[in-house]
Amino acid sequence: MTQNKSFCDNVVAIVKQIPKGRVTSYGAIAAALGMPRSARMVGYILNNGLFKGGEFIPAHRIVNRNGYLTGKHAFPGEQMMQELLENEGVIISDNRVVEFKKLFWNPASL
DNA sequence: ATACTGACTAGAA
DNA sequence: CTTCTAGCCAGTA
Repeated sequence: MTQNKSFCDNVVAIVKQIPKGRVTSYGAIAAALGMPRSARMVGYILNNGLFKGGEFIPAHRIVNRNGYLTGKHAFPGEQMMQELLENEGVIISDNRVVEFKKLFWNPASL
């Protein structure tokens, strides 16, 4: 019971390991957990666990497969996600991560 | 208990 | 090239 027993905790654990200035996709995290088909759960559960555990999760580093900030609405301000990414050196253009393929971080690369 | 929703992805037309 | 459909699993009503 003291360990992770929910998919949520697993997702949070991976997200918290994302290096600064990097981004990843939902499917990549899901695949790292052994569920390459549950990409939807990653985003949905992150929204639910953004502040879960009393800690903030850098969910702004997670974007969809196209590099678009689909999850910006989960933040206090929809503009906040973009500012957070730009604050880490990630350039955003039209709600999309510039050079997303170059900044992509593979969670399974650990 | 079932039904519906959702920060997605990949494949098909 | 664009657009749509189906699959996926957990959480909430």
